[in-house]
Amino acid sequence: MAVTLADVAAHAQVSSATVSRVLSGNYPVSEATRARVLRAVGELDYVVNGPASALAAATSDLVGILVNDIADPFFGIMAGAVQSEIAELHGTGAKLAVVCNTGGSPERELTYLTLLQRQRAAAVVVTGGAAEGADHAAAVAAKLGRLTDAGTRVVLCGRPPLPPRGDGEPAVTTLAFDNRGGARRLTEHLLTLGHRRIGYVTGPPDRTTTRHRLEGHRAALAAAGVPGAGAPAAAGTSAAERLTVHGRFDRASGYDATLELLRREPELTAVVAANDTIALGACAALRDQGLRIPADVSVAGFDDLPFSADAVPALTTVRLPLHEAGARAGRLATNREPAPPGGVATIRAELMVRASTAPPRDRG
Amino acid sequence: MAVTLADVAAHAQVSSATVSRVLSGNYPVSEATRARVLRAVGELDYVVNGPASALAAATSDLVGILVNDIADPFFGIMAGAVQSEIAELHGTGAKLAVVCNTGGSPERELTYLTLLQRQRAAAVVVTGGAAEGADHAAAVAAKLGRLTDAGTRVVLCGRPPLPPRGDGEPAVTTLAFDNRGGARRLTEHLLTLGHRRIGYVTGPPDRTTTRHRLEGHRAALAAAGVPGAGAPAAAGTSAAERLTVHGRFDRASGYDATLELLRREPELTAVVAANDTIALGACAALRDQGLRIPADVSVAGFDDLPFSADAVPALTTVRLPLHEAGARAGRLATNREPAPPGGVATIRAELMVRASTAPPRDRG
DNA sequence: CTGTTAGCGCCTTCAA
DNA sequence: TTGAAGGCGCTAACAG
Repeated sequence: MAVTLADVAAHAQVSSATVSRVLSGNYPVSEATRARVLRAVGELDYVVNGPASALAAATSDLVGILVNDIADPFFGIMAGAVQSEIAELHGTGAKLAVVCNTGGSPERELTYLTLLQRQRAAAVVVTGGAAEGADHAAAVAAKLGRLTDAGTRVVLCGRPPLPPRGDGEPAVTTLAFDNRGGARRLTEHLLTLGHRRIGYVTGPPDRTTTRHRLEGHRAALAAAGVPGAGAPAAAGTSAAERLTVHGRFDRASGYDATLELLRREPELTAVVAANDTIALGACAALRDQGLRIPADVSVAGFDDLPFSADAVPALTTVRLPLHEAGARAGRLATNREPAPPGGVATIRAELMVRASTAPPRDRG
Repeated sequence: MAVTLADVAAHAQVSSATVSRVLSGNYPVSEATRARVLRAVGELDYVVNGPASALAAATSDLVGILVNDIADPFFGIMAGAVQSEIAELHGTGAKLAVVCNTGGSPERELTYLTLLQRQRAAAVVVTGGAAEGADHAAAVAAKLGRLTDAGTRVVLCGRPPLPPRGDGEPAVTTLAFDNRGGARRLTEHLLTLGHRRIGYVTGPPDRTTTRHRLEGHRAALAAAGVPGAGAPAAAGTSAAERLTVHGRFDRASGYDATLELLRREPELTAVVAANDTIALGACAALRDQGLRIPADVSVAGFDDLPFSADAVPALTTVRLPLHEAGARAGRLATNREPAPPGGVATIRAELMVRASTAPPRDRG
């Protein structure tokens, strides 16, 4: 069928071992034979059989990148950075960096992890927040543990660290985002401007990203003594709970949730969204209700995606260095950068104050 | 090291052949042994060795999806659709659909294709326009031909068909976008509104998408007898050429190009962008120049990405059914849908008239 | 520096 | 219905 190593060897009149050596370039070969082999490779248009080589060498050049939503630039930016960092490895170490779209589904995440394990992937980079169900979290942690045991490098990027395993060793390298801190500073900014009736529009409740950002938001509220802003866990309908609406991490959801928020609290002076995409939906909803931003209602997002600076008005948000984080994850995954102490590094989130936030119209 | 088929076989007290048969499910096995094997698999936490199985079976379950820019929703939407369509295949046919980011670089495109060929990928879906250099086009066509020869299914999605090969058989299945037709209808819309001084902001000159959309635009201009709107190939600086600015397919480029356009022709009444992202940049530039949309200048885009309907004002654009096209490509790649007659289907582009276009203020 | 020789783990005839 | 055995194409000792 296809051209094999043996064909090349015959054509170049050397042994297949020699061909293998010039191709992998990890062993001395005389310049003359080397040239002869390369010419044979060219003439026969030979392409290595990846599976065979992976089997024999017990390693593969596949690197998997898991994302929750490939159509979302938040993930696209990170994945692109990981991939280009890995593609940098020219020549011998050519890796196939490959992104897998889980759609945010825990099952598919596990499925992809298994598929990658089956391929004996060299590394796996898991991006974005995790689903929180105890069972699923445990299943993922177990799967990642098995991957590392099998020699696959695992890097978490934008996801909280795994619980430590029994055997001391940090299970996987983690680049965690400071979602709590960023969210807290953002809400503090609004508080400082004088806002007190602040709505919060966020994604699915059972995601780490949702929870951490919400915790930061409420921590700021509580610290400022905003009435009723109790602990999230408190039962009943505290003011904070009444002003929090969950949905999906997309624009449509942000739109609807903002309308709901307005229904619950017409006197709202600010809306904090759990990400920029939701914030855009919130802006659209407010505008459709005849409210001006920020004159009537301030709006803030999170992530600082490229479009946020271009929105009208430009969106106040929290900047996450997605590209840098992805690139670093890529280097970590390919062993070109030492793991941070303890295996975990926290990526700082930076407040970006722009035009969509201003002091409230009426002091409450 | 890892658990192997043989381990499972020993544990279940059957031959490894039997285990293999149970796992691939393509051969009769008694219910009793089947259960025993499955239990052993579970107890040992066995995961198939992909490379070994690919080597022995001479097929792999990898499906590659090539995109030009993973951070661009245009590609994200298509890739996501392809991937979810392929992930549908549960159970035995579990495929690993995987996206590769070429960054629009011809070299990286070729590199990824080779990497996928090396993995003996089951299928490859190539999305988006192609780079046009004759040498590169030939290299890609040759590579795709070799892939199909090796049994890899190749589907082009949103890319013009390959030139027919000598041997009759349509080389690869193609889902082409009607970029020319869509662009033409869009410009006709502007013409109908009364615009005559229409600027065009587009991407890199050496891309099929750029060229086809530009051709459609100019065809409309020429048909309407707009002065100077000659053939694109015409030498010198026709009016059409003077009002066309090339850049990248991103917002920043759209911003800069629009400023340049305004410099060249302050009396502009409309800006047509080669895609929605560029259009957003154009809007920002116009706004920054104190021009209102559409009162002073109309703006139109292409693709109808999700954000376009939300822009202020909502963007007039040309809708491409990206999700549907991606899903269909996924089905084609997995042989779950017959190829269109002749191997090529053209995907219709639909004009979406929204708020960003209106009659020009002064009749020219 | 180069050739020889075992496997890597699985699939797949061929027998039983 | 099940087992035995050869080989897929390549790599990695081990000799020479």
